[in-house]
Amino acid sequence: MPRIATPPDAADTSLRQQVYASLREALTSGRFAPGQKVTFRYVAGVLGVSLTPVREAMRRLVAEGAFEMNPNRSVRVPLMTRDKVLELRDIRMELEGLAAAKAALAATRPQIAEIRRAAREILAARTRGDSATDRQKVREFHFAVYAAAAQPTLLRLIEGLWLQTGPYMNLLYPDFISSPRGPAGRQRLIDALQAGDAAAARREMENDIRRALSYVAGLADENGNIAPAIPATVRKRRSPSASDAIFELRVN
Amino acid sequence: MPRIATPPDAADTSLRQQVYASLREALTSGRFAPGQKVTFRYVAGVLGVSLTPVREAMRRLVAEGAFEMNPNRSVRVPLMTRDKVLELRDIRMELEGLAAAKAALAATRPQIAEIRRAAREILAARTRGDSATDRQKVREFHFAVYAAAAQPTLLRLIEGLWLQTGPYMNLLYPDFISSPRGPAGRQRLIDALQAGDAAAARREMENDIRRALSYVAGLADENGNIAPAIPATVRKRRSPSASDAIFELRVN
DNA sequence: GGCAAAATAATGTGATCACAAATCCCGAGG
DNA sequence: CCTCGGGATTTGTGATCACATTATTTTGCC
Repeated sequence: MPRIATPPDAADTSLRQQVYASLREALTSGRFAPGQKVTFRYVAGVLGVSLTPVREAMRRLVAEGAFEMNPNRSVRVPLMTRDKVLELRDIRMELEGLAAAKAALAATRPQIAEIRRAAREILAARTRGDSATDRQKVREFHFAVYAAAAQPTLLRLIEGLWLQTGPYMNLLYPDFISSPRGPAGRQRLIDALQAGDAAAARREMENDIRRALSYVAGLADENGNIAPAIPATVRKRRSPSASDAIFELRVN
Repeated sequence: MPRIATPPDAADTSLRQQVYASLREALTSGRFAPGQKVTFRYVAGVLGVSLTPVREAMRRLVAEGAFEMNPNRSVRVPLMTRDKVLELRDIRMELEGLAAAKAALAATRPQIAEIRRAAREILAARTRGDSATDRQKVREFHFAVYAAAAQPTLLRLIEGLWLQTGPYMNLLYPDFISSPRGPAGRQRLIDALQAGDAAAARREMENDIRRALSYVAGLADENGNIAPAIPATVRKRRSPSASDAIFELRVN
């Protein structure tokens, strides 16, 4: 019987992994402008490393769809469109619905407690109006459910999808999350997990994703483009420190 | 600057892309033994290139799950287990079922003709007992359907999943494919696509995948391991600077 | 002044090197 | 025979260099 709930490669101290983590963090927090060209040497300069680990990290992100490569072999941040959001919505409904169904059959009691805790912390952050913590806890809630499914390949796929939709989930604040249906749906999801009702868990997860991403799709302009919510603080640094990489937000 | 014999893939002529294609082909045709350690220098030597493109190609395959990386940073061909087959089965049912449903709504007349042609060629190869062509045409049939769905992200995900299950689909021959349910199911799928019946198309696709991968899961030994069907042919390595992608099948 | 061509800079790609960690090998000791 | 230790070898990692291609700027001509 193989161990399933294996933690991610946390022991990987390679520069490549650190660059990957830095870029991933910068992408999900929206510190790159959509369509922005990101060169290897720029990233290497900001992070103070050579091209080698940067190339490998960025190629992985290209493979995951977080970056895209032009035919003229330059790497860019993908533009988000209504069609792409709708495609990602349908894929995520399938996969995260499947994960919720599996979780209903496999979740242990401490795992359910962890999920419940995350749900409480979402509400706490939300009543405080702390949208940053809110978003973080929403992520923890979802991935606590997916971890309970104990399906490593499925988890990896879902992480890749979140990487693509990540910068745009800020758009749900503050309007969308004021709807009371979110908390109620999470409660019904927890109930379904506890009852082992796979169909109900899947339904609740699918509804949650459908509502959120349909809302984001509705924010597209007349050309179908969607701009991410840009954090107000855009800083510029030249520090060669890989641990706290801050990427300048350049406009083309 | 050595040339590598690769199928005409895309406009990307980089060595990295050629190495990627070679390794991918070797993996799907089962020329690597499960659990086999694959070193960068070995691949570089066989293909006659330096480490740089090999590293990038292999890292991409690791990201896609076609290779796996040990904590001691060596790259291996993943072992297939019953649990993993069942997980991949459920994921593929979701995603390829979704693609079939989308295809039912979006397929054009020439695309349906292409799908129908592939189905005919499967039957032709099967009556000849040509299992190699059979497998190739099954792949063409499926991906003709997925292409008709016109969902680029979904297509990329499905390709990644086929890369992981690929070496084990040989196990369906010759016993499993003798079942007459395959051709009948494909015909019903085509009918559903033509009628624009998304639910029926999804159902047929899901049934096809469920049957095939459940059969493969049933081939696991008492430890849950599944060995791929090894092609009887290739086992010989040519010169150290071979100009095409023939990988020796090493046993550890 | 406008614009195309040449010159220059920027950038991705692939090879090579140095180095540390992991692995392998082989013999001593039981 | 087997186990264990230590040196030799293998292997992944990161940096650096050379080069071709693409992008940008400057120049020269009308």
